[in-house]
Amino acid sequence: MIAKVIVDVPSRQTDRPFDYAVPRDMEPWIEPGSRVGVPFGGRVLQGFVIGLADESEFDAKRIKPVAELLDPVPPLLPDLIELARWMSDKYVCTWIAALQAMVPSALKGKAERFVTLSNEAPDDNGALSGLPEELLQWLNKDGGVKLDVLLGRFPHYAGAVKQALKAGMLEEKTSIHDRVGIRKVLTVYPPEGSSDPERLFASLPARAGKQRELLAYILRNNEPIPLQRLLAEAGGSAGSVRALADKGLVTIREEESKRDPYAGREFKRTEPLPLTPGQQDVYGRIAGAVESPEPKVMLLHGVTGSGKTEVYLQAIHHCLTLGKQAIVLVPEISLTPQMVERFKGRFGDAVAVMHSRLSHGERYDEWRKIRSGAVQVAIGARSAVFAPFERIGLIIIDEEHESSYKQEETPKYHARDVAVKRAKQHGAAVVLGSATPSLESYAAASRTSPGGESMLLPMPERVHGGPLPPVRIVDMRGELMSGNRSMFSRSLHQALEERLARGEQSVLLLNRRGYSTFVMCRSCGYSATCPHCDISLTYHRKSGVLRCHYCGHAEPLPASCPSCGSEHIRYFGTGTQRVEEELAKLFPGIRVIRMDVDTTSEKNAHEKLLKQFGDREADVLLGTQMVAKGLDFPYVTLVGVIAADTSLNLPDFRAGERTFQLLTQVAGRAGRHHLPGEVIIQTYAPEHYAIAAAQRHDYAAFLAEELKHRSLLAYPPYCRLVLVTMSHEQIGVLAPAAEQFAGELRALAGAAGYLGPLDGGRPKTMEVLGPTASPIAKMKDRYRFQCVIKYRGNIDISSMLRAASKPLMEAPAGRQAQISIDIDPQMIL
DNA sequence: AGCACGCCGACT
DNA sequence: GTCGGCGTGCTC
Repeated sequence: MIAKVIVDVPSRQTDRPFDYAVPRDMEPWIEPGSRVGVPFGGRVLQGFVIGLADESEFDAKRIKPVAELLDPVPPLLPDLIELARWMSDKYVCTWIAALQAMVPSALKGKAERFVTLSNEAPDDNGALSGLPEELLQWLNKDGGVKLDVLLGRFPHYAGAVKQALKAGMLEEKTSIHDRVGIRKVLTVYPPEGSSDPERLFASLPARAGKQRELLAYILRNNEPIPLQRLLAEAGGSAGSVRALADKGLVTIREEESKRDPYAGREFKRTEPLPLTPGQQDVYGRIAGAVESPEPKVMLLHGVTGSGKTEVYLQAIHHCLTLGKQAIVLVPEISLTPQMVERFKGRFGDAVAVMHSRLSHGERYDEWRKIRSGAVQVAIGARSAVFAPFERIGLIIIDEEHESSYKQEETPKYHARDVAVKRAKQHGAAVVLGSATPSLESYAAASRTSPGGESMLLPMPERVHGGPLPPVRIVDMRGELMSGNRSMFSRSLHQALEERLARGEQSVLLLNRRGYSTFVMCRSCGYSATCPHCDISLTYHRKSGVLRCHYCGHAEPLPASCPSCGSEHIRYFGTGTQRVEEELAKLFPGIRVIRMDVDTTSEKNAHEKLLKQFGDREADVLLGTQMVAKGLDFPYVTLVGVIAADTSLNLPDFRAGERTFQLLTQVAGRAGRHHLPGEVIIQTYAPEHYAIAAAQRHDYAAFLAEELKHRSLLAYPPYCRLVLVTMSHEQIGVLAPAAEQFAGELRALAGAAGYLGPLDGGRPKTMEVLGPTASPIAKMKDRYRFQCVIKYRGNIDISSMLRAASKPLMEAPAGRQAQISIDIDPQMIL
């Protein structure tokens, strides 16, 4: 049998299956989806079997055998192999990159090299004179010694070892080792068969009281038990258990243990809540789609507080009763304990939870619950879309507009698009849920389906019928003119004061990263920039250094201007740290919890801070985007947005959309329970439609206006985008390479008859913009150029990109510009 | 990506 | 005359 293997080398040259002979003893175990170790170019690498073939057709001489099988059960299923193929096509990435994205990182094995004494090596030391005695002692360990350990320990013998390997006195073996050890636990098994307890005890010496006790316990329990637990419950030492095992009375085996991060936590069972008529309608539509064998994508457009989650829960329940499985995708930041509790409370042990706060090992264990069929529901961030279920009935993507569904690293996939593809494979339903849907999804759902049925599921009312909180817009230009130079308007100042007096809570949003201040000299205009990147350095208060966001370069904050010597150095741009300081000044004694990247980097910090706030240990929760999502605290009656313009002013075509979404989301945090809420938005652009629409909670108005702009400037959803970024150390190499790429692409598009303005009447049109210098023109000492491609219609853009980038890859070494292709980019700036 | 094979400068 | 520099090219 021949295995077609994709090896773990992420390069275009090796991006194809290689053939390997399957040794007889592996034949029953190797399947498409198996992970194997294979010899490849003089070393052993990890790879995935994507198919099997008959031996006869292959040139046996050129084929090497599979070296090892790495898992008892193939980590991938056939549908995922096909999905990886689709991803590598669509996103222009290697096959292996797509496959690796689907398995937990614990399964990213790397080769380890071992050296052992060769069997043929003569025994007498004279013949091994090349090797010193101290080395020989090490090498005598069975199983051999890791090469890097050996060389680390005896660097001066590197030459001797190399020679001995060459001469055949030492042998080298390679095998794949998983990055995360699978935790092994010693488990004690009761005696097999129904042997007579009397006789078992009789075989114990009279003095072995402890062993007798242990055996009695094991027999009574009559179940396999982890050794540690046995010792804890029955007392005794590992030695006495070992003695029992030696007498053959019990068996000890090594078993893989499964970590359960939620072990020992009780989840209160929750019952389905009665649905409102609106919810009931939507539920019915989803349930119908789950039942139907046809794949369907639906957009659940529900205002904040409309009870989307309850609809999800009941739809999942319906899916499970049909014997199918469900995947729930949630933005990382919303995967809070409350969220997990809701799902665990309804479905108990049938849920696996995957999020980035789990260790590699824990995530692997959750993944195995899915793979083994122990659970039917997977809830997690982006990568949970690859949950290895065999019969998917429903995929839910909550807060579908969130940009975190797009992976920023290769493979640059969008979980929404992958979900739609996977649903097609399984005949499943996809439900996209949001109060502020992305324009792309909204446009797609509004197109009437072939059956004439709309895929839009509106839920315009809040469950408890309460109104959305009133939103006040404060024009900060007016504040400045009336002499208020503080970052707090008088309205917001007063509103905060009232909350403090009443003992209510406030949420303050500054939608700008915590440390986004830059440093400039007021005398000469000098500003600190990174020597390796074309970007200003940002000031880190905590460490007192200026740091580059892109390459990590750090330098001390200068006391005087390095350019003109002036001491008028000022910090510009307000970060959350500054607001925190200001709050303390304005409201002495105020208790503030700051939540941003700096304060939540520690494990569980996020959870801890929210719990503190929920326990009313603070008056104000101040933070970045992360305070806008999904929080639900009854005593929050004020939401303040300090500067709504920060995200509005980004030079990206989605700036308006982002701002509207953010403001709408954060406004939904106020007055969710019996206390009425209020929202205050400070801005320098009060007339901007994104802000005005957010004030009225008016998605339709925002949509209409935003669509006009998108249409006018030809942006999604009126076309699709690709961002191609090229980089090289020398601008003189990069510029012509980038031109060549763009030229090549234009030529291809022209030959196919696609080239032309997007507003032309043709169904298939594309435009190639650039190359131009990237917004960050230099990063990590490499210059960067970019091309933006806009296209409409069913164009195989990926193939064109591959073809156009080929000459770049084949350029002579040293003149090869690096190229990165981002399909449907999140930002083009 | 790595490792091997292959052609030109500082050493025994 | 050899050791080794790292520049191309292939890996079942």
